[in-house]
Amino acid sequence: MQLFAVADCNNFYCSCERVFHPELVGKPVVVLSNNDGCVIARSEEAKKLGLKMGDPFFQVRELLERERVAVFSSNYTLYGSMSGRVMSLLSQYTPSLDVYSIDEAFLDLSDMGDSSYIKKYGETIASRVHKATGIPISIGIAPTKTLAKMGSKFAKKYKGYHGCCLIDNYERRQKALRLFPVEDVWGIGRRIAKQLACEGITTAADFARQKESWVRSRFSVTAVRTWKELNGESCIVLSDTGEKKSICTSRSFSGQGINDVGMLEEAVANFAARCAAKLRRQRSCCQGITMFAHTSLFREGVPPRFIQQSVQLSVPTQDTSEIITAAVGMLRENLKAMPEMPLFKKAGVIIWNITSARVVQQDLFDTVDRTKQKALLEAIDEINRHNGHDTVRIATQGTDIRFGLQHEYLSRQYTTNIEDVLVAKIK
DNA sequence: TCTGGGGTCCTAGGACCC
DNA sequence: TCTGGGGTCCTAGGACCC
Repeated sequence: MQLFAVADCNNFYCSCERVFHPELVGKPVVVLSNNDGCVIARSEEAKKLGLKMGDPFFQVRELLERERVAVFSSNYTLYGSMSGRVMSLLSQYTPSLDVYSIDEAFLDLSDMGDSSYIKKYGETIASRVHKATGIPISIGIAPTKTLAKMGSKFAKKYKGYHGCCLIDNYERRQKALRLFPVEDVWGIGRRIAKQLACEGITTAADFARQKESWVRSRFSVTAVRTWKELNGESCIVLSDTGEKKSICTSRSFSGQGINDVGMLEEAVANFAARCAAKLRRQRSCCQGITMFAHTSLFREGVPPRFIQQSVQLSVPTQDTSEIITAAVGMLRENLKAMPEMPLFKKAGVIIWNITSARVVQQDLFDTVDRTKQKALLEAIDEINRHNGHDTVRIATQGTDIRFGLQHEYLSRQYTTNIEDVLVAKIK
């Protein structure tokens, strides 16, 4: 029997922080986004205080202090490393692991045994991961990924499941569908949920009961797939090759923002360089480059201003300087066309049209010596790998990162920096 | 004063072709 | 008044995900 499990880390970022602050278990914890801008992760206790995903920090600051909530800036180095530990453990329990996000993965558990065995198997995985990494996880197991996601939410909500909820027959499925709000279904977002609510469809069961033709006529094929999955027909295939089809590097600027041309150019150059590095890490080239920047989206009475431009190169590239030149060139062009320099709050670079570096279509009129360039890039990557990124960089990137992030509540790099490794004392 | 970052897929409409 | 028919490809924007 075809069976999928989804393993979902509970409140992942908060859980990572708690691993190194065990005294915070059972206490409210939140993790903030870049620049300590807004709340992006909450422990169960923090959710109970009414804190919402995306709440601006400055708006909830008082509440956080009053309720003595532990606050952390996001520490992606730590979370990435903890994620690696969890995924490596999970991979031991399945012939095929599909890593879906930093805190979530699908496991193929087809033809591994009967219901009671599978249920125990899931519980074993959950307890092993918790014990070995300190990260609590919830597991859902079902014949489709959408139903498995439902299961993992039940497993998280009800302690009695021991970390694993199995939905593998008609009765269990019907019961689960009836208890599950349709807006929480994987694939049903705010917009579709609102339309469904107007029709009186509020539970997953209500939605699953509709005719396929009705779903198709109202929504897109994506919604039909979700509908089929809820009815037990597996049709969502994840093609996790690890190779991205587009790569984006963007940041909001702390404080007021940036209205200095040089600083903005430097920022965009750094975003471009970061994109190029990510691109080379997955051994790809790109042909499309987009640069964008905009002012604050939240200033009362001041309409935001956007600049955005894309270019397609004649030859796919993975060269930092080429991508920087394109991105910064577009930025300059756009700024020149503006009557005055506004206060930019965010900027970014996106690269797309990504292909494998092994099969690059050459341009007959290309003027660049690409063999030489490749050797240079490899040397730079090698130096940066050993000495920290940006040890060697393009001049446009500047000598320091002046638009540096604000992260007042940053925890340490417990698992990736020898200086920060915890020391155990024996009494 | 202060509001994240990084992805995927689908669709509609325009440009272009014969 | 009346203006073909059929196709492909590309792009921007929307919706969704974590």
